[in-house]
Amino acid sequence: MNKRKEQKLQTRKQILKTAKQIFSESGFLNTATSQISAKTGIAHGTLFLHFPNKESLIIEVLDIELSLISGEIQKLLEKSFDFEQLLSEYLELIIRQENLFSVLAKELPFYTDELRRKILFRESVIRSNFRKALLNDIEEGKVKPCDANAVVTSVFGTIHYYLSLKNIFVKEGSVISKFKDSILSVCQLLKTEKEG
Amino acid sequence: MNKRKEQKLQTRKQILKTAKQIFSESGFLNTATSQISAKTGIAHGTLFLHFPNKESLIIEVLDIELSLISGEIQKLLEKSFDFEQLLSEYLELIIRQENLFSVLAKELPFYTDELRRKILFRESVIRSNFRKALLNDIEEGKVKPCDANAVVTSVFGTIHYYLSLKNIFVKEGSVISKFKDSILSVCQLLKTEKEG
DNA sequence: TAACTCGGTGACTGTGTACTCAGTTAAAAG
DNA sequence: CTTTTAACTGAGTACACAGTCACCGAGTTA
Repeated sequence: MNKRKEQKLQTRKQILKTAKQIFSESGFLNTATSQISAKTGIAHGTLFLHFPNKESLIIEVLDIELSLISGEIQKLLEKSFDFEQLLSEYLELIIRQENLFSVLAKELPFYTDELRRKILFRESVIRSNFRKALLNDIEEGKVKPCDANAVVTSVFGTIHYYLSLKNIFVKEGSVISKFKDSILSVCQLLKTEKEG
Repeated sequence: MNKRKEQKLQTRKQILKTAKQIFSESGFLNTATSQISAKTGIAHGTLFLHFPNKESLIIEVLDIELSLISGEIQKLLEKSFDFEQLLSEYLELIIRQENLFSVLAKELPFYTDELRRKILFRESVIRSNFRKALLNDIEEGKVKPCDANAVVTSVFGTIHYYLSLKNIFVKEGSVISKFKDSILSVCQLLKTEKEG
């Protein structure tokens, strides 16, 4: 590869790196393209040589991040945890990228259809795996018969709620850490009463 | 009252009425003040004779609506329902004003501190009543011992989730209607097993 | 070395929107 | 009837921001 192409690729990578960083802090919607170019150390116009518009930049950043996250979740699923364990691990995973998850939870209703579809598609895959784990637990008698869909939606809804109002629940640090036990306590309600 | 004051009051009422209507449809953040003045049939500048800025208009509209809603909820609470009945009635109440509730759920993370505080204060009053109802049910043995706070937050989180993503879950009509049974199904998990 | 290519530049344009202010008009006061 | 007052008007201002384009200069090619 010649010097020019090398340089262009570097610039592109730098933009994506800075963008991810600023987006995680301030959200996609409240970040001006000029902030990204300034922090990257390039001219405003340069940004539009690499990405035709702001949305395509957002989409690329998200595609990269969502792929990484999906990969991690895939690993979790291969371990065939039960519902409670799976949930616990999932929460740990969110904690590691909580700022980004928080931004997504907040801003999701305001994204374009394309962006929303990408995010919700990934989420739906995860959900269906939680549903399977729960149904499996029911079959094994670990968990009382219940409306698995309702339970999963309730859990995801609660997580979404904490994330979207993160800075109300917690001044700094992780909301999910703080309320992890509370979220997991739902699992107690699900369990069949073997003893006591 | 003289003609002038009468007229001014009328204009003010008209603005508030139109504003509430547009806000419920399009949200507070995505409504331009010029839309409100146009639909009210007044000049753009007139709006700022009645309200010093956009936010104070939003606050006034919200104060009025939240008071009405609080009143309705107060009536519910006087009937001393159990948790499940209370939740069921509460959901019916949301359904009646679902567009406004949906807007609030979506936009809450983006409001100024003052606005958020007003909304969350009202919500916290409602929450504490749900908590009391649940604790009462536990005392009466209707419901298994559980973390009442966690359960209430989970329920409110789930409702918030459905509302904030309303137009994804449902093209038109009410999300809460559609998922009412699902939301209420959590109550089944809570119940003590008396028979079968 | 000369001609050409292309990544990068940053002032500029267009648009949306909150808020202003000099002027108008009709009601109220004298 | 004249003067004063105040609700109302709407063109105008200020600002933020996405996206453009004529130009620059270093790298590549002939």
